Amino acid sequence: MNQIKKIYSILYKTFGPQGWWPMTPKNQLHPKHNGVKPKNDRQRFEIIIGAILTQNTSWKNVEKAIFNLNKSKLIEIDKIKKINLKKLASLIKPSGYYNQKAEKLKIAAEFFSKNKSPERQELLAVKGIGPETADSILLYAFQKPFFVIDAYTKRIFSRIGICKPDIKYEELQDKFQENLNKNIRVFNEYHALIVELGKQFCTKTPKCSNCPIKNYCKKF
DNA sequence: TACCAGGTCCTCG
DNA sequence: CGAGGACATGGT
Repeated sequence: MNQIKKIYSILYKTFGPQGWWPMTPKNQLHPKHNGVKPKNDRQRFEIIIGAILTQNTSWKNVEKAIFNLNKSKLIEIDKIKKINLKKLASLIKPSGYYNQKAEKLKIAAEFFSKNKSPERQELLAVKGIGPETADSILLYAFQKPFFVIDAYTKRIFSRIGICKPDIKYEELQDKFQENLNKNIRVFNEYHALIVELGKQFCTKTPKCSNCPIKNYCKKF
């Protein structure tokens, strides 16, 4: 087993299934990590909204914003297209960067009302959707095999010794995609597990003593 | 109090 | 291209 697969198996045994992408169950207002797959435009759009709102922001803050949107029954492409920009900004305030993000949600709503199954390249051309957001949308909303790279992924795998800290997004993504089977469930779970390891152990100043993958880290 | 969090865009050299 | 700054709230 290659190192990337081995680390996946350890993380999975350590943390278990993460239930991504968190979504709001029917007739509720708060998103939950229940591992439900999106099955309609409404649910895909909630994931798209979450992927934009969580840019450089903790998920806890995004949950508050999504709660506000749910309360106002706004998680629909047409509603986001029509709502007043300032009103939208005030509702998503807890997620931070709310002026920029309100604009991004508007642009995304316009885009997804015309593109029901977008290519990666098309997503990247949308203002407000960079590589991580594009891949999150492709993987979690559309169930396509794109591995999501984020700040934790670079931090963890450069510390381990698998890449340099300044490796390019697509280069690290290729490394994962080459070393894993093209399995949506694994791509889904692995990224979520990386986030969990990053939060609990591989923090800015790492807590190495009890790290579940310390034996695979170059530091040891 | 300062720093950090599931990034991206814009500007400038 | 790549570096540097702006964007902003809530938790520790």
